[in-house]
Amino acid sequence: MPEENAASNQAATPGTPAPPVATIATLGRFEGQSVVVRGWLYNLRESGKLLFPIFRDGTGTVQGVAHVKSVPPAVFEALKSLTQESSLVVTGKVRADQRAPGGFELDIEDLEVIQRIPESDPYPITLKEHGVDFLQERRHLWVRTPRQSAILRIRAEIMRAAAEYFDQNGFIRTDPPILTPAACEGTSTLFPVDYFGDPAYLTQSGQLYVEATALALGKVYSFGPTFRAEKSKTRRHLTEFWMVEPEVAFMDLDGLMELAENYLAHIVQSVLRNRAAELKTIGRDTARLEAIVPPFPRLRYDEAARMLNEAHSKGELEQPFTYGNDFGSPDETWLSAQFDRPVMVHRYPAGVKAFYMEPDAADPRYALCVDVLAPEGYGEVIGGSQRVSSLELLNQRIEQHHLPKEAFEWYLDLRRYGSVPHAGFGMGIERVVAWVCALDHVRETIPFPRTLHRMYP
RNA sequence: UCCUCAGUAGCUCAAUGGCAGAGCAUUCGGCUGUUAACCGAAGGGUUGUAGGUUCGAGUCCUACCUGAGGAGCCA
Repeated sequence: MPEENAASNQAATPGTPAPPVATIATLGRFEGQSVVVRGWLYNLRESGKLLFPIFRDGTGTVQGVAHVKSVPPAVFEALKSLTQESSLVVTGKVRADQRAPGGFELDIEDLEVIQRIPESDPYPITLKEHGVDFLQERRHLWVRTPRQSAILRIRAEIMRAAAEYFDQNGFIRTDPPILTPAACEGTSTLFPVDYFGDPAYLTQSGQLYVEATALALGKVYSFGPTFRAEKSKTRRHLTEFWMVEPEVAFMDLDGLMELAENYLAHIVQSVLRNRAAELKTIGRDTARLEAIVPPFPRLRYDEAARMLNEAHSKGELEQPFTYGNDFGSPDETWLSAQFDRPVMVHRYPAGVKAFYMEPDAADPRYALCVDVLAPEGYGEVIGGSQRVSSLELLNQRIEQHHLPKEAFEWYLDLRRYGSVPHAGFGMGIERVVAWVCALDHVRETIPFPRTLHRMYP
C-alpha cells in the first residue's frame, strides 16, 4: 500500500527549528521526539490538575497529557476550555505507554487553537448513542467518527483493489455513459432527465456498452455510479450506487466464474493486508475474511432449489420455494449462510433472467448465468452471464420482452459484425463493503448515501 | 405499491387514563492516570400535526406528516 507521508517540514520560523508535522498513524516513528499534530479535539477528560485531551487527525486518535505544571498557564487554560471537534494544532513529545490503546501518548508542549466551537452551539454528535435518523441528517459530521472513517478507508481500499486486479490482468477501463437514451434492461425504473428537451435517463447499468468495448479491446471493465429509481426500502438498497462491470470477449460461463472468484478473493485479501487497523477499529471478525480463497462452491440452480425445499421442510425457512422462480431475499440469505465463502449459483431457468443471457446449449431451458452470494447472509454481490451471441436469438428476445427495437439497433450490430461468445458480470461495491465490514446496512458504506427517503445532506 | 413499527428535553429513552422524569450533552464546582472517566449542583418541554372521546390524554380513537425495516424488484 502507498505509504503515508510520515512528516513534512513546516515553514520554519527564522531561528527556531520547528518540530516535524506527524500524522497520528505514524507517531511511533517519532518516539522520544517533539512533533506537531494538526487536527480536532475528539474528547477531553480531566482529573484535577491533569488534562487528557484526545486528538484525531483523520489517520487515528491519540491521547495527550498535560499537567498544570508541565505546560504554560495559557496553554493549560486553552486546553481546559477546548470543546469537542474544535480545530487545533498541538505540539508534544511522543511517548510509548502501555495504557494507551494505540501504544503512544503525546506529552503536550504547546497548543494553537484554530477554531474553538462555542458552548452556545456545541458539536451535535456526542460520544454517546444516537439514532439512525439523527446521524443520517448529519452525515457530513457523522463521517468524522472513528468507526465511519474506518469504513470509508476500507471502502477506498476495496475500490482500489477492484481496479487494481483488472489493471494488472490486461483489462482496459472503458467507462460507459451515465446519460442514456433508453433502458438498458427494460426492467428497473429509471431516473428521467431533461436532455435539451428530449427525455434521457441516468444509467442503470453500463453492461451493454462494455459489451461493445469488449468486442473492440478484448478485456474491458467499467467502474462508476449507477442509478435505480426502484422504491426499494431495505438495508441492501441505495438509489445511487457504484458498480464495477468487467466484460470479456471469447469468455464462457466457466471462465466467468473463475474470474469472479479470483476477483473477490483478491479484493478481500487486499483489505486484510492493507486495512488491518481499520478492521480492528470496527470489530470485524477477520477469520471469516481469511477463509475467502478460491475455489468457491458452485451450485446449479436446481441443486440450490432442492436445498431450499429441504430447509423449508425442516422449518429453517418460512416460505416454501417454488421451483422455476428467482430466489427471494430470505432464500438468498439462507443459501449464503450455508457456506464459509461466497457461493456461485449458476444456470437459472431462462425465463426469470434477463433477455441478453445465453441459453445453455446442453439444455436451453437454462441460462448461462451466475449469481455470487456473499457469506454470512449478505446475499447477491455479483450477477453475471454469458451473453447471447446470435443475432437471430437476440432479435427474438427483444421482441418477447417488448423492448423498443430501434433503441437496440446498435446493440444488435455487435451480433451482425463479428459476433463472438462473450461474458461479464456486475459487482455492487456497497454490498461488498457491507459484507467485508459486517455492516447491517449499506447506507454506512458510502460517504453520502442516496436512499428512497433521503437526499440530504 | 403492500405489511409492520416508531415519533416525549440538544441526544438516547422512561412515565397503569391522574404533578413531565432519568442518563448523557451544556454551564458552575471538586478530583494528579482518566479510557463513552467519576462525584455534586444548575438551566433545559407547544409530548410530530389536526381533530375527537373523557372530569382529566404523552397514554385511548380517526386522519395526516415524518422516519425506520421487511416484502416485491435488484447489485
